[in-house]
Amino acid sequence: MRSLPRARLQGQKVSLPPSVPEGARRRILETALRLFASQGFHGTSVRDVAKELGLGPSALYSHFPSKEHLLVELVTVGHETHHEALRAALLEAGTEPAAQVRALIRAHTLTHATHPLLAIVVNEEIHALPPELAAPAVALRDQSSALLREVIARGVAMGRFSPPEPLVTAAAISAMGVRIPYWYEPGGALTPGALADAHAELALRMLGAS
Amino acid sequence: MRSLPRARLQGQKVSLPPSVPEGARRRILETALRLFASQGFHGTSVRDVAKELGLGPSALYSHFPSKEHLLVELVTVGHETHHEALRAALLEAGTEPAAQVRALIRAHTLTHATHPLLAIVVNEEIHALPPELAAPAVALRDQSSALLREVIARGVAMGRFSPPEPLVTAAAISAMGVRIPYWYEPGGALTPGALADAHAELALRMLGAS
DNA sequence: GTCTATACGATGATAGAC
DNA sequence: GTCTATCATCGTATAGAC
Repeated sequence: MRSLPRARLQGQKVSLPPSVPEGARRRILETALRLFASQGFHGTSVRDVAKELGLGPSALYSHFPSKEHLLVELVTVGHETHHEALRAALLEAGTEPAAQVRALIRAHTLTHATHPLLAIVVNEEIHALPPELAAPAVALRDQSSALLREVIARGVAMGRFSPPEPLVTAAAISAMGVRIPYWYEPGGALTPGALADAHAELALRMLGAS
Repeated sequence: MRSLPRARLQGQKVSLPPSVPEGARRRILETALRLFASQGFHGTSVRDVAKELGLGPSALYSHFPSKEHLLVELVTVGHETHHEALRAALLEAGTEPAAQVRALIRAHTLTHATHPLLAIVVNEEIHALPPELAAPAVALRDQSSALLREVIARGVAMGRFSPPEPLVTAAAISAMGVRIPYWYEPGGALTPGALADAHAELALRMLGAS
């Protein structure tokens, strides 16, 4: 008997970022993304992915050397997309700490609201990779969280923010976004933009900035 | 080759709540908890669990009917412990909304800081269960999150809270706690109690209560 | 309660034809 | 690029002895 887990996720439109070119590779990755998100990496077989595409299992090995490399590609793309969004947001944010936090949190939130399946796979299945394969993504993640910590530290130093425990607050602000894929329904009344605004407002309250 | 994932988790003291009686069952569950948390449910074999205990694979089937039932037990215990902590906290909190939020968030935070491995398994691996087996735990989870939503709604109705988007704020407050196992190091300078206080303070700021 | 032995299907991956 | 056929291995579970 097969479990029917995370059924809600099955219905979501699979949106791989546009940085992955159209073609067979992309179609395979989209299918793997959907299945990994709903069944987990270990819970998904190569046969599952192939069957979904109307192929035999061996056909996939013309495009990827192993099942693990499907996950590596997804985890890499996910982290790159996220990090790039954060950096682009900061570039347009000016020098005021509150504006920088608002820009970072809006980008963080929008990424998670726009690519919920990718966020889930990136966060929950990266541990299925051997450290060598996960390392580049982990490094990117560390850089991304450092961006927020630095903006907060600067705001504190400038007297603009007064969070209780800056590091705890940074982790808490980050957590709001990471959990989005588990409750947010993109089709409803709350648009991604409104969600992003709400999270930015919450972050500024947590920092004592408003 | 086997991956070495979530290595940090391997070192943590495995603390199953005291509600699980001492004995062979408990020792098996503790081992399963540690392995499920570090390798995932699908990534852990019955042979892995048995070997860790110095047993043959079949010995486990004297205690549990299947590998799935190990996870069911862990997920159930985890949700019960969490829900019981929240209810007990509310009972001592009086009638003031801010005090109720503080009590709920302190309990929520302490549970996640005290049982990080259990929190991870409960949150990440429950989807590996067929819906019938996961249903009781899901029902408990819904009740737990409803507690926070109701306290917030009452505080808003009484004019004590002014959150942007009450439901978004409730989800965001909950998220702070859920993410604790992924960054918090129990042995360090920040005690669980201090973390709980910080999170309670952050929650009240988000609600516009201070 | 735990062991050995074993059945059986599923799995990741490969070889070679088309 | 995809197919069929196939491999060795792994994972779950059972039977029956001690």
